[in-house]
Amino acid sequence: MDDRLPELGDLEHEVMQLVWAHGPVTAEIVRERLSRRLKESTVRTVLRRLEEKGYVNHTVDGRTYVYHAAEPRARVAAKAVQRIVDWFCNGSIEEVLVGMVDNKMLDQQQLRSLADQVAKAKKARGVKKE
Amino acid sequence: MDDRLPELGDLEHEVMQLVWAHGPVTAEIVRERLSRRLKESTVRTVLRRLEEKGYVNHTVDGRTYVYHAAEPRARVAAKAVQRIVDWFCNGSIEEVLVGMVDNKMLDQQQLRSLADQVAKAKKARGVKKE
DNA sequence: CGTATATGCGACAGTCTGTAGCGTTACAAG
DNA sequence: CTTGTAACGCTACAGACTGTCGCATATACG
Repeated sequence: MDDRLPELGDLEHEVMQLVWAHGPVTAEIVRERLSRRLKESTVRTVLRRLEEKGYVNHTVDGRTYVYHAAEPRARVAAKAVQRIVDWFCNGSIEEVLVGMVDNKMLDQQQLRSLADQVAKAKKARGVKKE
Repeated sequence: MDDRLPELGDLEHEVMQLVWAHGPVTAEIVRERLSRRLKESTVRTVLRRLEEKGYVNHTVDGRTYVYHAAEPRARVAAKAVQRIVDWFCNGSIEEVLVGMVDNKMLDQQQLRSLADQVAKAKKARGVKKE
């Protein structure tokens, strides 16, 4: 549940974006929608490696592999952030967020609205989660 | 002002932690405090590469190089986070933070206290910033 | 001027990523 | 049943990045 996903290269990342945005895909679909024009085998290799890394799963439809994102984008992003926080461990999440505000990537108004948003979402989904 | 710092390897990261925690250091100091026992040349190479990457600067004291962190840890961490957010761009910071809450890395109470903390810090420093 | 010390440079192996070619297998038509 | 074709995985290979050093160089000091 707390697996550290390996980092991704540019192409791998582009493929993941596709999977997340487009939903379940086949190697062909990915190939078509990709920015650069690559050979099928290239795309398959990337997909396979992505699966090894735990980013996607595949199911078989006839004799075609259909790849699904193993985890939603937001969660992966969150884990990546978590990882950064761990690396700079004595730098708690608070410290990092304060740094973001400092860097003007985020202002306190956003933070506040965020807190509300989260509280609302949690309530809406019911408290069964915890 | 918005330079994207390259990512770091394990050793490089350990060295940076030292620099941030210990303050200005010489290759010798780093070598002594490092977990693994390495040759001087190894440490120097790492330090040099760290400088090329923009993580540290050096000044000369006599014939000894003294390395200083080029940017505070919190800022670097914040940039790293920024980078993640960019990568998952349609995933705004909000989305990521919500993901963190979802993953129980952060709860809304923390968020709220954080917002206050930030507001306070800002006020304390004067409002000239904005 | 010779010795010790602090530096940088160049090198090499191991790993990760982008990119493919090729051999294999299974379904479908002849 | 045989064969063509589509979908797969495996293996490879070059280019970057990283961990680790050995070695040539420069410079203060006695």
